[in-house]
Amino acid sequence: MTLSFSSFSIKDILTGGDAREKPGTTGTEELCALRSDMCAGGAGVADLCHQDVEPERLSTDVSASGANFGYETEEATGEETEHTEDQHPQCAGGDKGQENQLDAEEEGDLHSGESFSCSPGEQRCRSGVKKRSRAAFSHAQVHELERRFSAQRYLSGPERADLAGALKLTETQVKIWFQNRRYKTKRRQMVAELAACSPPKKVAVKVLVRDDRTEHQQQGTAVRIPMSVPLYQSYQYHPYLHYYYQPWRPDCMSCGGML
DNA sequence: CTGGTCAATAAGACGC
DNA sequence: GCGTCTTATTGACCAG
Repeated sequence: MTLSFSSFSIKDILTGGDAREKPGTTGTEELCALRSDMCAGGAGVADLCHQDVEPERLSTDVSASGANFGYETEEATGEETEHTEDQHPQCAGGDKGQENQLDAEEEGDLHSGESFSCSPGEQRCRSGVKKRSRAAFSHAQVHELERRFSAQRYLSGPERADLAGALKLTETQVKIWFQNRRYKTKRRQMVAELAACSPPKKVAVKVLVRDDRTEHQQQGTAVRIPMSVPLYQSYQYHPYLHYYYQPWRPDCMSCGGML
């Protein structure tokens, strides 16, 4: 909303002022090296998309069928497709619906325009209120998005289109992902800076003494409370992200590995 | 006007 | 069940 923030502004990036956070490309290069290790020899994006499939979060996976992206592609916020409400795939109802759809697709019964039978709690899409469905990107997709984000936080239109095509996502999904990622990074950085800037709390402690020292002297003593509580726990849903760290913020490694 | 951003929030998914 | 993270939506604002 406001343009008061500094470290993430486009100006900073274009002018290289973001070097504080992104010292060169070492981080990215390390990420690439790691990725190469992870992906068995520098697999490209397309290759990435065909591996590292997480079975339990299959909704957006670039799965072996290779054609099961209709849901994600069509689901995006209507920018690329214009669904009538009857056609809206979100009527399928969340991940369960996605699974059902995947099953249906495997059976060659893809919803070709016919309306879905929404569950009672998910019929709102018919009444004009779109039912949100939350896609879960695959590891490979998030991996590549993170890698790209580590290299550049803003994508141009063609870059976004390329990345979206490579990851079999919609441009809207890529755009939103980057948007959320920037916001998340900013929030975390603000919290981290807040914690870092605040000096260790001094708490005056009254000590009961029996000797003849005055209480006034004892009040002068202070106990330093260490900031031992991590700001963020490590990524529990995407443990592979531990391989990442933000190249522009290496000092945040101590804040949970991903700030 | 269109399309982008940030900021806030809702909602799904998961770990404890 | 709660907390956290992730994805999507919404609204305000800005630039071309």
